[in-house]
Amino acid sequence: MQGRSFCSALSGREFARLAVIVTSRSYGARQMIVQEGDQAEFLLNIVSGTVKLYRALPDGRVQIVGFLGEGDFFGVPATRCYAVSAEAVTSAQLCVFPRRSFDRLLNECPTLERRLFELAKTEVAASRDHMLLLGRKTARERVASFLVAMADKTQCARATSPCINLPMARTEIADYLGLTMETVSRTLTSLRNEGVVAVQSPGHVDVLRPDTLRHIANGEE
Amino acid sequence: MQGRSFCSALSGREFARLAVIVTSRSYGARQMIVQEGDQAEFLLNIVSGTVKLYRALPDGRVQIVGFLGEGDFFGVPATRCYAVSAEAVTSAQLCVFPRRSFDRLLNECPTLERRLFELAKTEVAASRDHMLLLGRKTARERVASFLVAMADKTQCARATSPCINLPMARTEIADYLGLTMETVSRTLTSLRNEGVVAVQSPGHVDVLRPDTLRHIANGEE
DNA sequence: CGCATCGTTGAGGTTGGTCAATCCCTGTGG
DNA sequence: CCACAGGGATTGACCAACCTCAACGATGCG
Repeated sequence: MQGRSFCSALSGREFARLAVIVTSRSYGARQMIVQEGDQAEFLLNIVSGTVKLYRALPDGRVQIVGFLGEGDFFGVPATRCYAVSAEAVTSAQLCVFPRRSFDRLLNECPTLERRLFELAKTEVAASRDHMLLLGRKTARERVASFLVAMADKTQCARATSPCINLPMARTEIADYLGLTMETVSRTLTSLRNEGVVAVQSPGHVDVLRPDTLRHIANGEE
Repeated sequence: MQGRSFCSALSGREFARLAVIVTSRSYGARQMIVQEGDQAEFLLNIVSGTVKLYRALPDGRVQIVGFLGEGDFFGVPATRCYAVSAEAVTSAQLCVFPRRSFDRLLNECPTLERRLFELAKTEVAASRDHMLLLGRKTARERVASFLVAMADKTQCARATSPCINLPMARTEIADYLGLTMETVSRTLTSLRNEGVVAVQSPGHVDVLRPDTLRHIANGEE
């Protein structure tokens, strides 16, 4: 999850200037947005919908490195090419900034650069969290961690029984958690049978025992 | 691996100013440097030796998120606390910058901030690489990837038969690759038996067939 | 209604983990 | 010089978590 509402770093004047160079694009579910190795000509900001970032191995194995939602931002590459592919999970609306214009703006607006730096630091921290998950957590702990993270992003997170929206498919959850679809499904079923969560529909999960879920996520059972 | 020689971003005058607030510290092998959750009072730059960054689960499982070497830099946290622990792998010499002074310098020197931003971007890209490794690669591919990465860092990488220096223990390689010590050892043995590498001593590996190793690392066999 | 897609469940296999014995290397002391 | 101890590395036997393959169920759309 890269940072939300980066535009808040801009003054009204800067924002107006930026608006001139911006175009908007719509993507249907599963539509490819950028591909690993493409020239990084654009920076993108998500207006609505969910987008996945992923890396792939030649034989088709996929690792999703993050899901982006409303307000998230991507395409600030270390090199001239994108290092990851991006694909729409749901239908999505994106703001497109030509890279050159954006770079110019960056030079004129140190606040913006600082804000992007903050986002990058948050991203590094999140990546390390995810490395711990991928390298050392069990399937059960991974799924619980995922649900906790998704609950934290949802509006009703503060409620006694948070409800979680899962716009992505089981396969995509699996590719994010380094598991198979079947293992994700089985794990969710067992969490349901234990009364930790309730699965209303594939895309809608209620957390019945948030503390238990959190404990499982942290490997504290 | 966070960025090398960040000091190159500094002008002579800025460097001189920085030098005033810098102190140097020595650490013995396995000595703790900072601990996850500690107040982030210092930024550190490695002068010599190897340092590991890691996150741990309450039951002792460890995921090493990176090894740092000469010139690498760490301690730019997104929050007030360190999100990872750091420990000396070999005996090491570090430069210590008090955070407040460093922040002040940062405000005065946009070049430095830009440089740190670049480092953070590189770090994000490296993290994503490692997520692919942890989430989707086999033990064999992980070990091969690790050897390739270590070879790329070594001086004699350009030689026809690159030699690799491994200052860290097998356990540490395992904690970096999301495996066990035993699996790392077995995998190295099988690569040796196939004539891909030669293991001179635990800390010294020669790559006999670099292309093969690279293919294995990328899952292209 | 029929089809397609996604999700769930089951049976069995494989990779990598666990536990334990042995090896190797280094350092120490007799 | 050798014996010994100790830590890391290697190897082996066994096991379990997760994957694979396959069947079945649910949901949504034309």
